Amino acid sequence: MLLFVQEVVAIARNVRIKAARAALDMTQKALADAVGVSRQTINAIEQGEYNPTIKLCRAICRVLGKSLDELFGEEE
Amino acid sequence: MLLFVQEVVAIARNVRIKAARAALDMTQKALADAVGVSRQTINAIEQGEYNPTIKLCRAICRVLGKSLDELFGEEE
DNA sequence: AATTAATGTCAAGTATATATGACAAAAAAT
DNA sequence: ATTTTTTGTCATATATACTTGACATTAATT
Repeated sequence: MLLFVQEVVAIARNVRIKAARAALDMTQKALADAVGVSRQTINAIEQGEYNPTIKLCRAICRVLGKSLDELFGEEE
Repeated sequence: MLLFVQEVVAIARNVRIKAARAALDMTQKALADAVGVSRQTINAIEQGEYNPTIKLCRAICRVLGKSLDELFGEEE
């Protein structure tokens, strides 16, 4: 019997961004505008659907006042 | 008179990766293999020619034993 | 000095991050 | 209870991260 192990594509949902956003009372749209991407992009990142660019990560950190390690570091 | 301000595309050359690599006596090829990308990709990142994915940044950090902030945080 | 290894760079292709528009569901405000 | 705002999600399109192969140049080895 052959088994195929499918690569798990799911990236962890990033609840840290959501929390940091909430702390500043910012909507996804507001964050999106502040960093210059579409709302869907922010949503997808929070849903863990993709794998943003370091440049975008930096912009998000700048706006949310957090470090890369805080928002995007490996989950323990 | 009309002036056009061209977007500056240059990303800072990342000498921090080069240094961390040197500290472990790793070649670009060795790092590339360890993180599963091509040698040209590592070279391009060090030359500041693009804008890697957070996933790749994390992999590089893991291999080089550095944090995201140390290798990819905003320059001062 | 000659050979080998490591790096920088180019061109052409593929995979995927991000954009835009649209709509439904959930949450918040009235 | 209704309306409005926010969020989740889909489909199609575009920009760009990353690949592969190739070659020249620089740095190490012998």
